[in-house]
Amino acid sequence: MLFHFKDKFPQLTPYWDKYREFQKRVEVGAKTVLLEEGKVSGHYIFIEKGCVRMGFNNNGIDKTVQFFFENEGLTSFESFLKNTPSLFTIETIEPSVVYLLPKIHVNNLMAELSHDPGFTNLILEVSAERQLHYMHEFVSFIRDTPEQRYQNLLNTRPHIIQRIPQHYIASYLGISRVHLSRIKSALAKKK
Amino acid sequence: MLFHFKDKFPQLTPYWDKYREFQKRVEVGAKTVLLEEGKVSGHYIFIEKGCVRMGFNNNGIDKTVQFFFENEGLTSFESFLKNTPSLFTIETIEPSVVYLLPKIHVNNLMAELSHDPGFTNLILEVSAERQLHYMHEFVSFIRDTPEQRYQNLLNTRPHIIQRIPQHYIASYLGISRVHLSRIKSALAKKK
DNA sequence: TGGCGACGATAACATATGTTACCGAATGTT
DNA sequence: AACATTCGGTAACATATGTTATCGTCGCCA
Repeated sequence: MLFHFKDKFPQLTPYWDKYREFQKRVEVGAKTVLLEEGKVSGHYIFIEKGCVRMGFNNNGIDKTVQFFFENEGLTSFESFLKNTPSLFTIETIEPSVVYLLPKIHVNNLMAELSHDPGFTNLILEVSAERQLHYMHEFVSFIRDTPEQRYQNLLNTRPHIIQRIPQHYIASYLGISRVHLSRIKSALAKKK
Repeated sequence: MLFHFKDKFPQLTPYWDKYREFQKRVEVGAKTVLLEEGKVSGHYIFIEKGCVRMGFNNNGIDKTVQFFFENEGLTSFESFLKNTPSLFTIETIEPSVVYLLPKIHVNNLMAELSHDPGFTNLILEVSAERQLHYMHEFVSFIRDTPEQRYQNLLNTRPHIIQRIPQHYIASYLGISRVHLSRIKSALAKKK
């Protein structure tokens, strides 16, 4: 639905701003849970300041699937869409300022604008981008070694490596934190 | 766009049937390339009989990312959407009967129906399902061991294991064909 | 019908990756 | 200042996985 947008889809901003009055601004500390795994997602979240991760607990081991930063929005999509228990926890990494928009208003926004072809096309575009994003992640696991995946991250999204604690990145790459550390030191030697 | 549908989204069929006259029916043998990696996708493909894989060549090693069967449709989505060189090859596995619908008609269909809210909602639903599909694949790589991924496949999509040659499945699971063979024999012992 | 190629199993060995444990630096809290 | 917590590096060892090679079966086709 309305995933990342401010920077990537600035055309969405006017639609979004119509609903600004219903958004609740919250300031929270680091490691604050915004949505707990198993609960039904009731809000769309927009990040003004800070960063957030989406992850889950697998047999006591914490896994991370995605990171979000300033001017990005997110929700636990499947849960939000289908009113099912969320597969993921959403949790701040740094102290953050976020806006919460209750689901009702998102639904209103979608309903109200379903006859606006410009808006509809935008939503389709955003949806296609989300699909491609996850597809690329998936293909990368088939195609690349963990070391290559780390280098891709370094090349295409260095802010993640700069801002995010290493153990979260390791699980995002599908490897142990020890192995990520080894990869980094191997790369350092190569240069 | 219009990905899998006949079985999963039967409501789409009437829309689709309007364009039946523009579809070209083709019968092809096994291992026939329907779209070559690097070329721009110009057709939407619907499978009447047989099965098809989507994959790519990585340093001389063939990788597979998805399988398609009867009553499913596909295209190299990103290439089709953006007129860019396809990242993937589309190739039959078995002798197959497919229908090809040139892109122009797909675009007409989309344009013609953009004011039909029922159709628009269907497309959004299909798009959301595609997003969730790839997300689940991606999450599975972070969460599961190759053995678990094989078992998931066995439990949820056994037809893939029955119909598809093992080396394609191995690359789809992100492992070597030798290792897949080991996994199978380990599972056989457990029982 | 004979040969050839595709397919799957398996063994032996090499390499990649996980696990556990320990250390030290940095930071926040009392 | 003392302390706990988080974080990242590294070593030693265990396990998972890849690579290469060999073999047997099967189906296709010249």
